[in-house]
Amino acid sequence: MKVGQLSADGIERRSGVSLWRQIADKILHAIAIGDFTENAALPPEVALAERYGVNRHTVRNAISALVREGVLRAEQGRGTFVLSRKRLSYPIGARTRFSTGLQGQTTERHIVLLASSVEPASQRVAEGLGLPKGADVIRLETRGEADGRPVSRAAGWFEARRFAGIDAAMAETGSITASLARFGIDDYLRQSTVLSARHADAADLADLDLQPGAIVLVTVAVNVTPDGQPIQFSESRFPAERVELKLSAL
Amino acid sequence: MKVGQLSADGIERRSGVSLWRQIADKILHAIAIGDFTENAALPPEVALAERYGVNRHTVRNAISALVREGVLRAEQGRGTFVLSRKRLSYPIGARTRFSTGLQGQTTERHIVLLASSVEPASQRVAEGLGLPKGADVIRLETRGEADGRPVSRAAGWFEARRFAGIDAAMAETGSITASLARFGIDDYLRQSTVLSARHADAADLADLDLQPGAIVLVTVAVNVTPDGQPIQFSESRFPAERVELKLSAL
DNA sequence: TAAATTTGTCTATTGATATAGACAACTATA
DNA sequence: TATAGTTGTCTATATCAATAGACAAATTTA
Repeated sequence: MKVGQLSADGIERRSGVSLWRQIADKILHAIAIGDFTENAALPPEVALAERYGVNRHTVRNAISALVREGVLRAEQGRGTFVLSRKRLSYPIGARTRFSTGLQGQTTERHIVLLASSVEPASQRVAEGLGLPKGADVIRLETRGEADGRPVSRAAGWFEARRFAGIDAAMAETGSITASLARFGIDDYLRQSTVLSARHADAADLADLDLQPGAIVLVTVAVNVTPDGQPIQFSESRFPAERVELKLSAL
Repeated sequence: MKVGQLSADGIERRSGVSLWRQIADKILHAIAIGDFTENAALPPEVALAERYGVNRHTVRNAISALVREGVLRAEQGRGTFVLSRKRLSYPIGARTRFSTGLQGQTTERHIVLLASSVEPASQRVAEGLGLPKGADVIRLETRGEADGRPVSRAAGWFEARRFAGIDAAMAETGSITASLARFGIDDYLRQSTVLSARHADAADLADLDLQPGAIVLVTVAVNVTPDGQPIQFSESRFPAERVELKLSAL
Protein backbone atom coordinates (compact mmCIF):
# COMPACT_ATOMS: atom_id res chain seq x y z
CA MET A 1 0.00 0.00 0.00
CA LYS A 2 1.42 3.35 -1.01
CA VAL A 3 1.21 5.81 1.82
CA GLY A 4 3.55 8.49 0.63
CA GLN A 5 0.75 10.66 -0.68
CA LEU A 6 -0.11 12.07 2.70
CA SER A 7 2.51 14.41 4.08
CA ALA A 8 3.74 13.14 7.40
CA ASP A 9 4.31 16.36 9.27
CA GLY A 10 2.14 19.32 10.01
CA ILE A 11 0.38 17.86 13.00
CA GLU A 12 0.51 20.41 15.77
CA ARG A 13 -0.50 19.76 19.33
CA ARG A 14 -2.03 22.35 21.66
CA SER A 15 -2.80 24.52 18.66
CA GLY A 16 -6.48 25.01 19.33
CA VAL A 17 -7.17 22.73 16.37
CA SER A 18 -7.74 19.14 17.40
CA LEU A 19 -5.53 16.43 15.95
CA TRP A 20 -8.44 14.64 14.33
CA ARG A 21 -9.47 17.84 12.58
CA GLN A 22 -5.93 18.41 11.30
CA ILE A 23 -5.73 14.88 9.98
CA ALA A 24 -9.14 15.18 8.35
CA ASP A 25 -7.93 18.37 6.64
CA LYS A 26 -4.83 16.58 5.36
CA ILE A 27 -6.91 13.79 3.87
CA LEU A 28 -9.28 16.32 2.31
CA HIS A 29 -6.34 18.16 0.81
CA ALA A 30 -4.77 15.01 -0.58
CA ILE A 31 -8.05 14.15 -2.26
CA ALA A 32 -8.54 17.69 -3.49
CA ILE A 33 -5.19 17.81 -5.29
CA GLY A 34 -5.83 14.43 -6.84
CA ASP A 35 -3.48 12.25 -4.79
CA PHE A 36 -6.41 9.94 -4.12
CA THR A 37 -8.76 9.39 -6.99
CA GLU A 38 -12.35 8.31 -6.66
CA ASN A 39 -12.78 4.85 -5.09
CA ALA A 40 -9.13 4.72 -4.08
CA ALA A 41 -8.41 3.02 -0.76
CA LEU A 42 -7.04 5.06 2.10
CA PRO A 43 -4.10 3.56 4.00
CA PRO A 44 -5.38 1.44 6.91
CA GLU A 45 -6.05 3.16 10.21
CA VAL A 46 -3.00 1.71 11.95
CA ALA A 47 -0.72 2.93 9.17
CA LEU A 48 -2.18 6.43 9.34
CA ALA A 49 -1.89 6.46 13.12
CA GLU A 50 1.76 5.52 12.90
CA ARG A 51 2.42 8.01 10.13
CA TYR A 52 1.04 10.92 12.13
CA GLY A 53 2.26 9.68 15.47
CA VAL A 54 -1.19 9.53 17.00
CA ASN A 55 -3.48 6.88 18.41
CA ARG A 56 -5.63 4.85 16.08
CA HIS A 57 -8.75 6.23 17.75
CA THR A 58 -7.70 9.73 16.77
CA VAL A 59 -7.42 8.68 13.14
CA ARG A 60 -10.81 7.02 13.42
CA ASN A 61 -12.23 10.29 14.66
CA ALA A 62 -10.90 12.09 11.59
CA ILE A 63 -12.22 9.42 9.25
CA SER A 64 -15.65 9.30 10.84
CA ALA A 65 -15.94 13.08 10.42
CA LEU A 66 -15.20 12.68 6.71
CA VAL A 67 -17.64 9.79 6.45
CA ARG A 68 -20.31 12.05 7.96
CA GLU A 69 -19.33 14.68 5.40
CA GLY A 70 -19.79 12.21 2.59
CA VAL A 71 -16.15 12.33 1.53
CA LEU A 72 -15.20 8.79 2.56
CA ARG A 73 -16.92 5.43 2.84
CA ALA A 74 -15.68 2.89 5.40
CA GLU A 75 -16.32 -0.85 4.96
CA GLN A 76 -15.63 -3.20 7.80
CA GLY A 77 -12.98 -5.72 6.90
CA ARG A 78 -12.25 -4.10 3.54
CA GLY A 79 -10.97 -0.61 4.06
CA THR A 80 -11.87 3.05 3.71
CA PHE A 81 -12.52 4.48 0.28
CA VAL A 82 -12.70 7.87 -1.36
CA LEU A 83 -16.08 9.04 -2.57
CA SER A 84 -15.60 12.62 -3.62
CA ARG A 85 -13.68 13.81 -6.59
CA LYS A 86 -11.01 16.29 -7.52
CA ARG A 87 -11.52 19.99 -7.00
CA LEU A 88 -13.29 21.96 -9.67
CA SER A 89 -11.17 24.58 -11.36
CA TYR A 90 -13.10 27.82 -11.56
CA PRO A 91 -11.66 30.22 -14.12
CA ILE A 92 -11.40 33.93 -13.37
CA GLY A 93 -10.53 36.28 -16.18
CA ALA A 94 -11.83 39.22 -18.13
CA ARG A 95 -15.01 37.33 -19.00
CA THR A 96 -15.83 35.35 -15.89
CA ARG A 97 -19.10 33.43 -16.28
CA PHE A 98 -20.35 30.75 -13.95
CA SER A 99 -21.81 28.23 -16.34
CA THR A 100 -19.30 28.33 -19.18
CA GLY A 101 -16.42 28.31 -16.72
CA LEU A 102 -17.26 24.87 -15.42
CA GLN A 103 -18.13 23.34 -18.78
CA GLY A 104 -16.48 19.99 -19.25
CA GLN A 105 -15.83 19.54 -15.54
CA THR A 106 -19.40 18.84 -14.49
CA THR A 107 -22.39 17.30 -16.17
CA GLU A 108 -24.73 19.84 -14.65
CA ARG A 109 -24.47 23.29 -13.10
CA HIS A 110 -26.83 26.10 -12.31
CA ILE A 111 -27.36 29.16 -10.15
CA VAL A 112 -30.13 29.35 -7.57
CA LEU A 113 -31.51 32.73 -6.52
CA LEU A 114 -31.85 32.51 -2.75
CA ALA A 115 -33.09 36.02 -1.98
CA SER A 116 -33.20 39.53 -3.31
CA SER A 117 -33.78 42.94 -1.79
CA VAL A 118 -33.46 46.65 -2.38
CA GLU A 119 -31.21 48.47 0.05
CA PRO A 120 -29.12 51.62 0.34
CA ALA A 121 -25.58 51.11 -0.90
CA SER A 122 -22.94 50.61 1.77
CA GLN A 123 -19.64 52.43 1.50
CA ARG A 124 -17.82 49.70 -0.39
CA VAL A 125 -20.73 48.85 -2.68
CA ALA A 126 -21.15 52.53 -3.55
CA GLU A 127 -17.44 52.85 -4.26
CA GLY A 128 -17.42 49.75 -6.41
CA LEU A 129 -20.38 50.86 -8.49
CA GLY A 130 -19.42 54.53 -8.60
CA LEU A 131 -22.66 55.59 -6.92
CA PRO A 132 -23.25 57.99 -4.04
CA LYS A 133 -23.32 56.21 -0.70
CA GLY A 134 -26.87 55.27 0.25
CA ALA A 135 -28.17 55.13 -3.32
CA ASP A 136 -30.69 52.33 -3.88
CA VAL A 137 -29.15 49.07 -5.03
CA ILE A 138 -30.63 45.63 -5.68
CA ARG A 139 -28.92 42.78 -3.89
CA LEU A 140 -29.11 39.25 -5.28
CA GLU A 141 -28.11 36.36 -3.06
CA THR A 142 -27.21 33.31 -5.11
CA ARG A 143 -25.73 29.87 -4.80
CA GLY A 144 -23.89 28.06 -7.57
CA GLU A 145 -24.30 24.30 -7.72
CA ALA A 146 -22.51 21.72 -9.81
CA ASP A 147 -23.60 18.09 -9.94
CA GLY A 148 -25.78 18.77 -6.92
CA ARG A 149 -23.06 20.18 -4.70
CA PRO A 150 -22.74 23.83 -3.71
CA VAL A 151 -19.63 25.37 -5.25
CA SER A 152 -20.20 29.07 -4.68
CA ARG A 153 -22.25 31.48 -2.63
CA ALA A 154 -22.42 35.05 -3.85
CA ALA A 155 -23.99 38.42 -3.19
CA GLY A 156 -24.28 40.75 -6.18
CA TRP A 157 -25.28 44.41 -6.14
CA PHE A 158 -26.77 46.37 -9.07
CA GLU A 159 -27.91 49.98 -9.37
CA ALA A 160 -31.64 49.83 -8.61
CA ARG A 161 -32.70 52.53 -11.07
CA ARG A 162 -30.97 51.03 -14.04
CA PHE A 163 -31.67 47.37 -13.31
CA ALA A 164 -35.17 47.41 -11.82
CA GLY A 165 -36.59 43.91 -12.18
CA ILE A 166 -33.28 42.09 -12.50
CA ASP A 167 -34.30 39.94 -9.52
CA ALA A 168 -37.28 38.61 -11.46
CA ALA A 169 -35.11 38.07 -14.55
CA MET A 170 -32.58 36.20 -12.46
CA ALA A 171 -35.27 34.01 -10.89
CA GLU A 172 -36.58 33.20 -14.34
CA THR A 173 -33.36 32.64 -16.27
CA GLY A 174 -30.98 31.43 -13.55
CA SER A 175 -28.20 33.37 -15.22
CA ILE A 176 -26.61 36.73 -14.50
CA THR A 177 -25.49 37.02 -18.10
CA ALA A 178 -28.99 36.35 -19.44
CA SER A 179 -30.51 38.75 -16.93
CA LEU A 180 -28.16 41.54 -17.87
CA ALA A 181 -28.93 40.92 -21.54
CA ARG A 182 -32.52 41.98 -20.84
CA PHE A 183 -31.17 45.37 -19.92
CA GLY A 184 -29.20 45.69 -23.12
CA ILE A 185 -25.91 44.47 -21.67
CA ASP A 186 -24.56 42.06 -24.28
CA ASP A 187 -21.06 41.92 -22.88
CA TYR A 188 -19.30 42.80 -19.66
CA LEU A 189 -15.80 42.52 -18.30
CA ARG A 190 -14.23 41.77 -14.97
CA GLN A 191 -12.58 45.03 -13.93
CA SER A 192 -11.08 44.04 -10.61
CA THR A 193 -10.92 41.06 -8.30
CA VAL A 194 -9.58 41.01 -4.76
CA LEU A 195 -9.00 37.61 -3.29
CA SER A 196 -8.69 36.40 0.28
CA ALA A 197 -9.28 33.30 2.38
CA ARG A 198 -10.72 32.67 5.83
CA HIS A 199 -12.42 30.06 7.93
CA ALA A 200 -16.02 29.44 7.06
CA ASP A 201 -18.48 31.18 9.38
CA ALA A 202 -21.85 29.82 10.43
CA ALA A 203 -23.56 31.21 7.33
CA ASP A 204 -20.98 29.64 5.03
CA LEU A 205 -21.33 26.29 6.75
CA ALA A 206 -25.06 26.28 6.15
CA ASP A 207 -25.02 27.78 2.64
CA LEU A 208 -22.21 25.66 1.24
CA ASP A 209 -22.89 22.49 3.20
CA LEU A 210 -19.50 22.54 4.91
CA GLN A 211 -18.19 21.25 8.21
CA PRO A 212 -16.77 23.56 10.90
CA GLY A 213 -13.14 24.41 10.27
CA ALA A 214 -13.55 24.51 6.50
CA ILE A 215 -11.84 27.25 4.51
CA VAL A 216 -13.56 29.56 2.03
CA LEU A 217 -11.97 31.56 -0.75
CA VAL A 218 -13.50 35.02 -1.00
CA THR A 219 -13.49 37.21 -4.09
CA VAL A 220 -14.69 40.79 -4.20
CA ALA A 221 -15.12 41.90 -7.78
CA VAL A 222 -16.48 44.63 -10.03
CA ASN A 223 -17.90 43.95 -13.48
CA VAL A 224 -18.05 46.74 -16.03
CA THR A 225 -19.42 47.29 -19.53
CA PRO A 226 -16.86 47.27 -22.36
CA ASP A 227 -16.75 51.07 -22.14
CA GLY A 228 -15.99 50.98 -18.44
CA GLN A 229 -19.30 51.65 -16.66
CA PRO A 230 -19.55 49.62 -13.44
CA ILE A 231 -22.67 47.45 -13.48
CA GLN A 232 -22.14 44.82 -10.80
CA PHE A 233 -20.33 44.62 -7.49
CA SER A 234 -20.07 41.17 -5.99
CA GLU A 235 -18.68 39.16 -3.13
CA SER A 236 -18.38 35.42 -3.74
CA ARG A 237 -17.37 32.62 -1.43
CA PHE A 238 -16.00 29.29 -2.67
CA PRO A 239 -15.38 26.19 -0.56
CA ALA A 240 -11.60 25.71 -0.82
CA GLU A 241 -11.94 21.95 -0.47
CA ARG A 242 -14.09 21.73 -3.60
CA VAL A 243 -12.95 24.61 -5.77
CA GLU A 244 -9.70 26.15 -6.91
CA LEU A 245 -9.57 29.41 -8.83
CA LYS A 246 -7.79 29.48 -12.15
CA LEU A 247 -6.69 32.98 -13.01
CA SER A 248 -6.46 33.49 -16.72
CA ALA A 249 -4.70 36.40 -18.26
CA LEU A 250 -6.61 37.93 -21.05
CA MET B 1 -17.54 51.20 23.24
CA LYS B 2 -18.41 50.08 19.77
CA VAL B 3 -18.47 46.33 19.50
CA GLY B 4 -20.32 45.90 16.23
CA GLN B 5 -17.18 45.31 14.23
CA LEU B 6 -16.85 41.69 15.27
CA SER B 7 -19.48 39.39 13.84
CA ALA B 8 -21.40 37.71 16.61
CA ASP B 9 -22.00 34.30 15.15
CA GLY B 10 -19.79 31.67 13.64
CA ILE B 11 -18.67 30.10 16.89
CA GLU B 12 -19.09 26.37 16.53
CA ARG B 13 -18.79 23.93 19.38
CA ARG B 14 -17.48 20.37 19.02
CA SER B 15 -16.02 21.29 15.64
CA GLY B 16 -12.48 20.14 16.29
CA VAL B 17 -11.46 23.78 16.44
CA SER B 18 -11.36 25.16 19.98
CA LEU B 19 -13.48 28.17 20.83
CA TRP B 20 -10.48 30.30 21.72
CA ARG B 21 -8.90 29.58 18.34
CA GLN B 22 -12.12 30.51 16.53
CA ILE B 23 -12.37 33.76 18.45
CA ALA B 24 -8.71 34.55 17.79
CA ASP B 25 -9.35 33.99 14.09
CA LYS B 26 -12.32 36.36 14.17
CA ILE B 27 -10.24 39.08 15.78
CA LEU B 28 -7.45 38.51 13.27
CA HIS B 29 -9.93 38.76 10.44
CA ALA B 30 -11.47 41.95 11.79
CA ILE B 31 -8.02 43.51 11.98
CA ALA B 32 -7.05 42.20 8.57
CA ILE B 33 -10.02 43.82 6.83
CA GLY B 34 -9.39 47.08 8.63
CA ASP B 35 -12.23 47.04 11.17
CA PHE B 36 -9.64 47.72 13.86
CA THR B 37 -6.90 50.12 12.95
CA GLU B 38 -3.52 50.21 14.60
CA ASN B 39 -3.64 51.12 18.32
CA ALA B 40 -7.42 50.72 18.42
CA ALA B 41 -8.82 49.27 21.63
CA LEU B 42 -10.50 45.90 21.52
CA PRO B 43 -13.84 45.60 23.34
CA PRO B 44 -13.27 44.56 26.98
CA GLU B 45 -13.05 40.85 27.73
CA VAL B 46 -16.44 40.66 29.41
CA ALA B 47 -18.11 42.26 26.39
CA LEU B 48 -16.44 39.81 24.02
CA ALA B 49 -17.36 36.88 26.23
CA GLU B 50 -21.00 37.96 26.21
CA ARG B 51 -20.96 38.59 22.47
CA TYR B 52 -19.71 35.11 21.67
CA GLY B 53 -21.60 33.40 24.46
CA VAL B 54 -18.47 32.00 26.07
CA ASN B 55 -16.70 32.37 29.36
CA ARG B 56 -14.37 35.28 29.92
CA HIS B 57 -11.46 32.86 30.38
CA THR B 58 -12.03 31.53 26.90
CA VAL B 59 -11.77 35.02 25.47
CA ARG B 60 -8.63 35.56 27.51
CA ASN B 61 -7.18 32.41 25.96
CA ALA B 62 -7.81 33.79 22.48
CA ILE B 63 -6.32 37.17 23.36
CA SER B 64 -3.24 35.71 24.99
CA ALA B 65 -2.57 33.67 21.85
CA LEU B 66 -2.70 36.85 19.78
CA VAL B 67 -0.48 38.65 22.28
CA ARG B 68 2.06 35.85 21.88
CA GLU B 69 1.77 36.27 18.12
CA GLY B 70 2.50 39.97 18.43
CA VAL B 71 -0.88 41.02 17.07
CA LEU B 72 -2.29 42.52 20.28
CA ARG B 73 -0.91 44.25 23.35
CA ALA B 74 -2.77 43.94 26.67
CA GLU B 75 -2.35 46.55 29.42
CA GLN B 76 -3.70 45.84 32.85
CA GLY B 77 -6.31 48.36 33.87
CA ARG B 78 -6.40 50.03 30.45
CA GLY B 79 -7.45 47.57 27.82
CA THR B 80 -6.22 45.50 24.90
CA PHE B 81 -4.87 47.22 21.83
CA VAL B 82 -4.12 46.35 18.22
CA LEU B 83 -0.51 46.28 17.13
CA SER B 84 -0.56 44.91 13.61
CA ARG B 85 -1.86 46.63 10.56
CA LYS B 86 -4.09 46.01 7.60
CA ARG B 87 -3.37 43.24 5.13
CA LEU B 88 -1.01 43.93 2.29
CA SER B 89 -2.57 43.79 -1.13
CA TYR B 90 -0.37 41.76 -3.45
CA PRO B 91 -1.16 42.38 -7.11
CA ILE B 92 -1.25 39.51 -9.59
CA GLY B 93 -1.43 40.28 -13.26
CA ALA B 94 0.43 39.80 -16.52
CA ARG B 95 3.53 41.41 -15.04
CA THR B 96 3.65 40.17 -11.47
CA ARG B 97 6.77 41.41 -9.66
CA PHE B 98 7.38 41.15 -5.96
CA SER B 99 9.02 44.44 -5.18
CA THR B 100 7.07 46.80 -7.41
CA GLY B 101 3.80 45.16 -6.38
CA LEU B 102 4.13 46.22 -2.78
CA GLN B 103 5.45 49.71 -3.49
CA GLY B 104 3.65 52.31 -1.45
CA GLN B 105 2.33 49.75 1.03
CA THR B 106 5.59 49.07 2.83
CA THR B 107 8.71 51.09 3.51
CA GLU B 108 10.93 48.12 2.84
CA ARG B 109 10.68 44.78 1.08
CA HIS B 110 13.09 42.20 -0.24
CA ILE B 111 13.46 38.57 -1.22
CA VAL B 112 15.73 36.18 0.66
CA LEU B 113 17.18 33.14 -1.09
CA LEU B 114 16.83 30.31 1.41
CA ALA B 115 18.19 27.43 -0.64
CA SER B 116 18.81 26.26 -4.16
CA SER B 117 19.38 22.91 -5.79
CA VAL B 118 19.46 21.07 -9.08
CA GLU B 119 16.96 18.25 -9.40
CA PRO B 120 15.10 16.25 -12.01
CA ALA B 121 11.82 17.86 -12.99
CA SER B 122 8.72 16.34 -11.44
CA GLN B 123 5.66 15.69 -13.54
CA ARG B 124 4.00 19.02 -12.90
CA VAL B 125 7.19 21.08 -13.15
CA ALA B 126 8.05 19.42 -16.44
CA GLU B 127 4.56 20.09 -17.76
CA GLY B 128 4.68 23.69 -16.67
CA LEU B 129 8.04 24.35 -18.28
CA GLY B 130 7.40 22.26 -21.36
CA LEU B 131 10.35 19.99 -20.63
CA PRO B 132 10.63 16.18 -20.64
CA LYS B 133 9.96 14.70 -17.23
CA GLY B 134 13.19 14.23 -15.31
CA ALA B 135 15.09 16.98 -17.13
CA ASP B 136 17.44 18.93 -14.86
CA VAL B 137 15.89 21.99 -13.30
CA ILE B 138 17.17 24.52 -10.77
CA ARG B 139 14.98 25.07 -7.76
CA LEU B 140 15.12 28.34 -5.83
CA GLU B 141 13.51 28.50 -2.41
CA THR B 142 12.75 32.07 -1.43
CA ARG B 143 10.97 34.11 1.17
CA GLY B 144 9.51 37.56 0.60
CA GLU B 145 9.64 39.97 3.50
CA ALA B 146 8.07 43.37 3.94
CA ASP B 147 8.88 45.64 6.86
CA GLY B 148 10.53 42.69 8.54
CA ARG B 149 7.57 40.32 8.32
CA PRO B 150 7.38 37.29 6.03
CA VAL B 151 4.71 37.81 3.37
CA SER B 152 5.46 35.00 0.94
CA ARG B 153 7.31 31.72 0.65
CA ALA B 154 7.97 30.42 -2.82
CA ALA B 155 9.66 27.69 -4.78
CA GLY B 156 10.64 28.52 -8.34
CA TRP B 157 11.92 26.12 -11.02
CA PHE B 158 14.05 27.03 -14.05
CA GLU B 159 15.51 24.90 -16.83
CA ALA B 160 19.02 24.07 -15.63
CA ARG B 161 20.71 24.20 -19.03
CA ARG B 162 19.41 27.61 -19.96
CA PHE B 163 19.68 29.25 -16.56
CA ALA B 164 22.85 27.76 -15.09
CA GLY B 165 24.02 30.09 -12.35
CA ILE B 166 20.70 31.77 -11.69
CA ASP B 167 21.01 30.71 -8.06
CA ALA B 168 24.16 32.80 -7.69
CA ALA B 169 22.53 35.71 -9.50
CA MET B 170 19.54 35.48 -7.20
CA ALA B 171 21.71 35.39 -4.09
CA GLU B 172 23.55 38.45 -5.35
CA THR B 173 20.68 40.59 -6.63
CA GLY B 174 17.81 39.45 -4.45
CA SER B 175 15.50 39.78 -7.42
CA ILE B 176 14.09 37.27 -9.89
CA THR B 177 13.63 39.99 -12.46
CA ALA B 178 17.26 41.13 -12.17
CA SER B 179 18.51 37.54 -12.26
CA LEU B 180 16.57 36.75 -15.41
CA ALA B 181 17.93 39.91 -16.99
CA ARG B 182 21.41 38.39 -16.81
CA PHE B 183 20.18 35.67 -19.11
CA GLY B 184 18.84 38.13 -21.62
CA ILE B 185 15.27 38.07 -20.35
CA ASP B 186 14.21 41.70 -20.27
CA ASP B 187 10.51 41.03 -19.92
CA TYR B 188 8.30 38.13 -18.94
CA LEU B 189 4.61 37.56 -18.52
CA ARG B 190 2.42 35.58 -16.18
CA GLN B 191 0.89 32.90 -18.36
CA SER B 192 -1.26 31.09 -15.85
CA THR B 193 -2.05 31.16 -12.14
CA VAL B 194 -3.97 28.56 -10.18
CA LEU B 195 -5.08 29.58 -6.75
CA SER B 196 -6.11 27.58 -3.70
CA ALA B 197 -6.14 27.83 0.08
CA ARG B 198 -5.39 25.42 2.89
CA HIS B 199 -4.30 25.29 6.49
CA ALA B 200 -0.66 26.04 7.08
CA ASP B 201 1.47 22.94 7.56
CA ALA B 202 4.52 22.69 9.82
CA ALA B 203 6.84 24.08 7.15
CA ASP B 204 4.58 27.06 6.53
CA LEU B 205 4.35 27.78 10.24
CA ALA B 206 8.11 27.94 10.51
CA ASP B 207 8.82 29.72 7.22
CA LEU B 208 6.12 32.36 7.53
CA ASP B 209 6.18 32.78 11.29
CA LEU B 210 2.56 31.71 11.71
CA GLN B 211 0.60 30.08 14.48
CA PRO B 212 -1.08 26.68 14.09
CA GLY B 213 -4.48 26.96 12.43
CA ALA B 214 -3.40 29.78 10.14
CA ILE B 215 -4.49 29.77 6.50
CA VAL B 216 -2.19 30.08 3.51
CA LEU B 217 -3.11 31.13 -0.01
CA VAL B 218 -1.29 29.03 -2.58
CA THR B 219 -0.57 30.06 -6.16
CA VAL B 220 0.91 27.81 -8.80
CA ALA B 221 2.06 29.86 -11.77
CA VAL B 222 3.99 29.78 -15.03
CA ASN B 223 5.93 32.75 -16.35
CA VAL B 224 6.75 32.99 -20.05
CA THR B 225 8.74 35.23 -22.36
CA PRO B 226 6.72 37.65 -24.49
CA ASP B 227 6.88 35.13 -27.33
CA GLY B 228 5.47 32.38 -25.14
CA GLN B 229 8.46 30.30 -24.03
CA PRO B 230 7.98 29.03 -20.46
CA ILE B 231 10.88 30.14 -18.25
CA GLN B 232 9.69 29.75 -14.68
CA PHE B 233 7.33 27.45 -12.83
CA SER B 234 6.53 28.48 -9.27
CA GLU B 235 4.51 27.63 -6.21
CA SER B 236 4.03 30.47 -3.74
CA ARG B 237 2.41 30.52 -0.33
CA PHE B 238 1.01 33.68 1.27
CA PRO B 239 -0.23 34.02 4.86
CA ALA B 240 -3.92 34.87 4.42
CA GLU B 241 -3.94 36.91 7.61
CA ARG B 242 -1.31 39.29 6.27
CA VAL B 243 -1.82 39.28 2.52
CA GLU B 244 -4.67 39.50 0.06
CA LEU B 245 -4.19 38.97 -3.64
CA LYS B 246 -5.37 41.66 -6.01
CA LEU B 247 -6.00 40.26 -9.44
CA SER B 248 -5.50 42.84 -12.12
CA ALA B 249 -6.76 42.31 -15.59
CA LEU B 250 -4.51 43.21 -18.45
C1' DT C 1 -10.84 -23.64 5.97
C1' DA C 2 -7.49 -21.16 8.49
C1' DA C 3 -4.83 -17.06 8.85
C1' DA C 4 -4.08 -12.37 8.07
C1' DT C 5 -5.95 -7.88 7.46
C1' DT C 6 -9.03 -4.33 8.39
C1' DT C 7 -12.90 -1.79 10.49
C1' DG C 8 -16.13 -1.56 14.70
C1' DT C 9 -16.96 -1.33 19.71
C1' DC C 10 -16.00 -1.24 24.49
C1' DT C 11 -13.60 0.24 28.97
C1' DA C 12 -10.35 3.07 31.40
C1' DT C 13 -7.16 6.90 32.04
C1' DT C 14 -4.83 11.29 31.12
C1' DG C 15 -4.45 15.94 29.46
C1' DA C 16 -6.48 20.00 27.15
C1' DT C 17 -10.54 22.92 26.79
C1' DA C 18 -14.35 25.48 28.80
C1' DT C 19 -17.17 27.09 32.64
C1' DA C 20 -17.86 29.34 37.19
C1' DG C 21 -16.76 32.41 40.78
C1' DA C 22 -13.89 35.31 43.52
C1' DC C 23 -10.61 38.68 44.18
C1' DA C 24 -6.16 41.27 43.25
C1' DA C 25 -3.77 44.89 40.53
C1' DC C 26 -3.76 48.65 37.73
C1' DT C 27 -5.80 52.84 35.22
C1' DA C 28 -8.76 56.58 34.33
C1' DT C 29 -12.22 59.59 35.90
C1' DA C 30 -15.73 61.90 38.72
C1' DT D 1 -9.51 60.26 46.84
C1' DA D 2 -13.09 57.26 46.03
C1' DT D 3 -15.24 54.74 42.29
C1' DA D 4 -15.89 52.40 38.11
C1' DG D 5 -13.81 49.86 34.59
C1' DT D 6 -10.34 46.91 33.03
C1' DT D 7 -6.77 43.12 32.91
C1' DG D 8 -4.33 39.43 35.87
C1' DT D 9 -4.44 35.36 38.88
C1' DC D 10 -6.21 31.73 41.54
C1' DT D 11 -9.24 27.55 42.68
C1' DA D 12 -12.60 24.17 41.38
C1' DT D 13 -15.40 21.45 38.28
C1' DA D 14 -17.24 19.52 33.97
C1' DT D 15 -16.66 18.22 29.23
C1' DC D 16 -13.98 17.21 25.12
C1' DA D 17 -9.78 15.27 23.00
C1' DA D 18 -6.30 11.81 22.96
C1' DT D 19 -4.03 7.61 24.57
C1' DA D 20 -3.98 2.63 25.71
C1' DG D 21 -5.43 -1.98 25.35
C1' DA D 22 -8.50 -5.65 24.27
C1' DC D 23 -11.52 -8.07 21.45
C1' DA D 24 -15.49 -8.56 18.04
C1' DA D 25 -17.01 -8.57 13.17
C1' DA D 26 -16.31 -8.64 8.41
C1' DT D 27 -13.38 -9.41 4.32
C1' DT D 28 -9.58 -11.10 1.69
C1' DT D 29 -5.85 -14.25 0.95
C1' DA D 30 -3.05 -18.35 1.43
